[in-house]
Amino acid sequence: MPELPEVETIVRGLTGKVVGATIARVEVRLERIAVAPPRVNFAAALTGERIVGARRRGKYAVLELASGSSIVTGLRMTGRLVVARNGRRELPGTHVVLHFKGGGLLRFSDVRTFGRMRLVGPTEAWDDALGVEPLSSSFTPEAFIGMLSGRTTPVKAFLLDQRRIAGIGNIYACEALWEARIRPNRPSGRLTKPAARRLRRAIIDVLERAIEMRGTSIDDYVDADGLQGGFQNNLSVYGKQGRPCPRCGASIVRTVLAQRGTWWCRDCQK
DNA sequence: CCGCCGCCCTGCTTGC
DNA sequence: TGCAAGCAGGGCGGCG
Repeated sequence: MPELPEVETIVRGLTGKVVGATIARVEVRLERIAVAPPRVNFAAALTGERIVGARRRGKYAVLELASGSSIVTGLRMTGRLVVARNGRRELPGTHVVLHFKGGGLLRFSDVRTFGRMRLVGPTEAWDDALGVEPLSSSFTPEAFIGMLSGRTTPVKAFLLDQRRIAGIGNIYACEALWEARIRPNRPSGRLTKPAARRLRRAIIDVLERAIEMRGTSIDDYVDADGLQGGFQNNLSVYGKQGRPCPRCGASIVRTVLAQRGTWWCRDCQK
């Protein structure tokens, strides 16, 4: 499931491969995947557009177009954005294909069809509801402590809430809480200041290390070249029920919190 | 504003 | 062995 490090890796790949390309033709095979503003046709509006930039916001990959519009792709659980040459074998569940002048193409595939490719106009405030970027200078200890204060929601649910911090999903929420030695169900507002500082540090560290390893490939994630990441070999708790905690040796448990599987160590996460 | 819940969807796992 | 039910999960809309 692509979270911040996976989308960052995809976007870095796209930067070298599709920025500068002109869209010659657009194939939309499953209409509900390709979303456009009212009375705008996704395929027609994109035909002839040139891609001038690629960036990430939260878990979204943004392709900036010469006209000022953008293509915002949310990958959700199983979405993939892969660049290929014409004729190369397709991933299963390919729903949208951007064909470029000169023969290259960008495929969006998603077996569960939760993901969306959205055409967004130049002034459309599509990311207003997204919170702070955890790897930006705005994510200060003071800002984080302020965001947590007064909240009763379990700290793990807080980390998953994209309106607060943008980009953290289930894997990195579990990993960051383990690294900061904090129980996932602790009420957010009841973290001590040192605990909040540890958690902020852990969030930044785990995201940066995962980016360095080009993301976590457990089920479906691949980068813009179709290649797997490497951080699945560096996970401490995610998916590890019954295995020893790398810090204290106690058995990792799996519980359910905020409707999500949650892996943690009962002994050293307080 | 806040928090909670059900829904979307399909492939894999589980259980009889 | 075969089949159906159950489960997984990010984001969003509805509800209290």
